[in-house]
Amino acid sequence: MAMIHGWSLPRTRREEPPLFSKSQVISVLEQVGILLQLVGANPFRIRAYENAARTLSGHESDLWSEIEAGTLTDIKGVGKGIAGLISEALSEGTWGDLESLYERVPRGLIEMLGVPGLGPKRIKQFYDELGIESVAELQSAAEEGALASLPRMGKKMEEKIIEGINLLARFTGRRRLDIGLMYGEAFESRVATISGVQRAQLAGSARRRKESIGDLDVVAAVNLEDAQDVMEALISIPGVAEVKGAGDSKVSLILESTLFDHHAPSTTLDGSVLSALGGDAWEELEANSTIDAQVRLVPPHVFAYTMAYFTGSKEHNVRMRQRALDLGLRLNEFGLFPVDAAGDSKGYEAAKEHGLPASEESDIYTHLGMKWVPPELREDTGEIEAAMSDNLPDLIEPAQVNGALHNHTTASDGTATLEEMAEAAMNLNWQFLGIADHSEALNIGGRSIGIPNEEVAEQGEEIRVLNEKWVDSGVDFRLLHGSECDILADGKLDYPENVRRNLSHVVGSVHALGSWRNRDEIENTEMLIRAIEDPTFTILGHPTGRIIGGRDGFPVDMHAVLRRMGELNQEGALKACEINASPYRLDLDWRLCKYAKTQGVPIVINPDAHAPQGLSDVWFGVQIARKGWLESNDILNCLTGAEIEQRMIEGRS
DNA sequence: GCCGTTTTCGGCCCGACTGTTTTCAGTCG
Repeated sequence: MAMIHGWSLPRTRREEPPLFSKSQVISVLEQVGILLQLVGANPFRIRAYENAARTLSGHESDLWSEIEAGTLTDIKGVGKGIAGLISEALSEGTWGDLESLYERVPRGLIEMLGVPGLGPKRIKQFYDELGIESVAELQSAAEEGALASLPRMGKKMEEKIIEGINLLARFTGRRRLDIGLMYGEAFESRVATISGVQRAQLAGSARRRKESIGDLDVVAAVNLEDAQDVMEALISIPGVAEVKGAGDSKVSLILESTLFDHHAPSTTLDGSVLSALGGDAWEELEANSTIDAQVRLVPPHVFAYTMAYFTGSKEHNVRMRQRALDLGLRLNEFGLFPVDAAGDSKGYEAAKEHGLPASEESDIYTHLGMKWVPPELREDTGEIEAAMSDNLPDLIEPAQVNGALHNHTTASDGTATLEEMAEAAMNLNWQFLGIADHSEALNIGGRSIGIPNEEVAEQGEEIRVLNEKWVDSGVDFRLLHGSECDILADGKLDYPENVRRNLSHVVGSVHALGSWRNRDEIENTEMLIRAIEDPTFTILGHPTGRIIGGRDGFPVDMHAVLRRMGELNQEGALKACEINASPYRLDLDWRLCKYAKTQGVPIVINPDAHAPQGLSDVWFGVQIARKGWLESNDILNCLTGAEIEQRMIEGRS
């Protein structure tokens, strides 16, 4: 999903077509989907815009060449209407009659969508009947009791809305993957130990390893006669701050950090991440953080079906049900059964009478003529087709990692020495560790934290001495002397060329985001490609500079960047792209990994560690690589120490 | 708005929960 920027139609900054970038088009389509909900449009029309936006964001080819070739409507989900709109926008700079749609919807209505329990229908109702245009107006109307008299409204709904507004103020959006998993795994094990629970497992976007988690889903296998007791035990788990709702089979909770016996150790962060998050406030925010969780109680024999249902993304599940229908079967969270046999019975009843057995998820996929799909892939980005034709990738495992190439020491803004970082890497059974301290140009908070030109060689000498020592004592480990070189605004790399030439590898990263974020996507793309074309450049570090839950990255056509890297690799260079494994970044985005692979761009999973314990962040990078369909031979970390040294030398010659 | 060897109309995934109702609409995932 592309980030949504301002709530207005973009204006072009260009003279010549294409007047808009693909991400601008996607952002408009997403916004139109939401605006249409608020004006009460046909739900299928709404979905058409959502689908088109989603398809395009996973679609690599260039929109303008598709328009010129007249092949836009070949893209599934893009028909005459949306193709015409895109074509008009890119060539004329106008957006058809969308201007009037944008004018019809006050911006406050969009904000109101964030209130839990409040959807487009009621927001429209409040706006039409009472003229409510903002969350603030909604709050006072609810407190005055003005909402209760409307059709299908009452005292309870009013209270729920007031509560929802308070909730909105308390939580802003989603949690990072690391926080979500910390909560999720702690909660899962608490649920699993409740007497009467036979099996409990985390599902949802946490199991799919999305970069951020909205809420947690846990499925618990419980016999009917134990359900009542289990439900009571559930809501009295320490760490449950609030019970939002409870039925026979489902309970919605809010968890708080008292769930943990002890807090997870905090790692030392890159200063640029801290400044992006706005100083110290984030620490307090996280200490007081909460997360929503749902638990579903199901009979043990349908557990696999419920796990599959609550793990798949919405889009994956739609495709799974369609696949079932193609075979004359109906799929729901309780089972898989023939459409005919079910007749009018629904839900659990139908599955109970006629359901096909499945003790594990793989049985379900087998019934549908498919291979079992790893949870990370269940996003409808080709896994359905791959599972039907036995073409699923053999995904990378954390244990296959032998090292990483982008890490810091006390020479720049790290907290540990070369020896301490090396020792931590050896404790992980790694064979190599790349050091890439910041270059001279990097300023954070007005002071330079990088290594000055004239001191780079000193670090190289220290590394040479250490490597010699390991060779002499027969230890299969080496440090690689690289640098995290700033990519300057004009696309040049920091440091004189002779300094860069003496390094094993150059991780080129953009840090001074100001000029990049205020610049056109096309210009940014040109500048980034200029940097990559430098013969000393090896690895693109945190490609877009995004901070999850902090800020968007700068606008850039990553498909074009990866394409260019692939071309250079064809010519014998080594241009690799980083997955920055810090849970704050996870950048390259998983949605682009498969494309990098098809273009022949190797991936490096880099912890960007600023302290020894930071190295273990590689695990998160592996999760993202898996989500991006990558196998061990797509990833430089899986080379041996000797092999990585060799690859670095070959790539520079 | 998109889609289609049962094509140019009539479909478009499915169920739980809640609060409002006495059969259902809205929201959520």
